[in-house]
Amino acid sequence: MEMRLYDTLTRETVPLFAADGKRLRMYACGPTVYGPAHIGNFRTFSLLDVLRRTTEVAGLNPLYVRNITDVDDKTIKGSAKDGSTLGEFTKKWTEKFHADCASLNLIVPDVEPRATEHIPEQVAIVEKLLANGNAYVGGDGSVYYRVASFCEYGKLSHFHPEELQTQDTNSAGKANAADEYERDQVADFALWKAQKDEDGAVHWPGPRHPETNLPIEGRPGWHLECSAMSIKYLGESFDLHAGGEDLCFPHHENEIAQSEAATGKPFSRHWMHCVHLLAEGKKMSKSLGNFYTLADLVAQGYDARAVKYLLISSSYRSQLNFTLANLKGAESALKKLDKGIEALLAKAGLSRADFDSPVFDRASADDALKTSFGPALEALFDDMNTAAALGAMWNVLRDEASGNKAALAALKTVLYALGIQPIPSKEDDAGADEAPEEVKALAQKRWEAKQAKDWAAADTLRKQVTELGWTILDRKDGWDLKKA
RNA sequence: GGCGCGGUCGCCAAGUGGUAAGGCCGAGGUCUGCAAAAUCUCUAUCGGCGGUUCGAUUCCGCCCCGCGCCUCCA
Repeated sequence: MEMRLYDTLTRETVPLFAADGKRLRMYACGPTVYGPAHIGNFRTFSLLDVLRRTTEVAGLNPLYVRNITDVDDKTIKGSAKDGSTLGEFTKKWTEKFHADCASLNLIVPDVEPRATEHIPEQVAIVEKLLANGNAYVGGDGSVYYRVASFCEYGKLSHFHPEELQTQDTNSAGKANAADEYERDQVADFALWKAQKDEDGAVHWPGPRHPETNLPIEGRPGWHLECSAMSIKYLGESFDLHAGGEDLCFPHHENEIAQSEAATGKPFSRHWMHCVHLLAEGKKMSKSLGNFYTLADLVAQGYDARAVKYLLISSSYRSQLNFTLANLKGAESALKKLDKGIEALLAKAGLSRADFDSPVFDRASADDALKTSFGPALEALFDDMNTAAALGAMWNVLRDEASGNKAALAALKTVLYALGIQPIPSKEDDAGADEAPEEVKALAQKRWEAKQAKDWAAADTLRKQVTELGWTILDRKDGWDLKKA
């Protein structure tokens, strides 16, 4: 079954396919590593992970490249403030990012290129653009892209360059024309930024100045790296380019302009953008107190798996409002999912270990579509509708008919596509050992009182345990303790 | 001002030209001394007003409200 996806460029939902018939070449804009990524960033990365996984299930054999932006104003400022080198600073935050990705069960991209490791590739593009007349050296010595030289500028975001020019303030209330004297037109953007004092040790020999033929010392502009790295690993034309909706303009628009002007070929064929997350109904900001990182949430006792579930629980094309109440809801849902899986396994005469082991394969898309979980997969293939997929999964999760090996293999496929890890059963570690001896003694005494049917004493003891911050959970043959 | 998205049960969220999936929460029942768990049942006519239609939540128009982007931003 073919997979379809909305394309920002044409504003139509069209089939996804690998132009070379072999691998779906996809590029995603990764994080700028200047601090901890927040859950809004991770909504996009989680969704892109679902895309990567779903295309795999659909047989498109994805080649997934996601970059790390490790040089820009923020990383330079951050490292200066830290008193560390740019490399040390970005390494720290890259590692943190990777750890977060791992807790969210995101598949590591096939290639994860860094901007600073691809300076020559970037310089080469700038020199080509200078030679082609698409770029010029501005008043401040930086190299700018001449937007007017690219007649298709605006085709992705559907903006008209003239309108950008006539507008005198942006959403932040700042004058867009502030440093216009350095550029021919306001819409022109920096390809290569000439070295400045505040850049410190961060500079490289850049493109050769058209007049002096000497390299311009400096650093790459923001948009350039993605063009250079996507082209390097995926070719001058590739299948799919994705990112957060805010990147549509100017980032992606600029990538198209510089890449197509430099290569003379169409850049990415298909563009996909993930709509942003709101937190508590508003855009996340530290001053509003609705700014969350994964670490914040985990520190508050929430499960990263629940965060992941919540982040993908609405369609990538609609806004998601993140609230702590909904996160709790996601935890409940996941608990129910685990129990539902256990029940189906029991019906099929399989154990949890069977399900978790690699021996129990996922079903192929074709086979999965024939089972009761087929609709869940179909929803993913239809413009990656994660919300509908989850709904379809819930619809059949408790059906007797889903308790067979073929259906369970299909369920495993669906969970794989969504990147939801089924939790292995942990019957063996009963959690009672963490309680203090004092609490355990009380719980034991209560159990004995209960056996003696001395309800008054049992209730008093339960109360004491509760006051110590623990809850007694009875089993048929004993008790467990849970932190209240 | 330009471009775009959305308003569906308390919360989150699918969806369709023929009378609205699912998750969470809540309520009630069953079951266990109590507690928890489990399990069952229950809860919407789709922002407003017009239009098209045999029939609209779904198509069109207008209005109201919210949100995003317009060169820091996943």
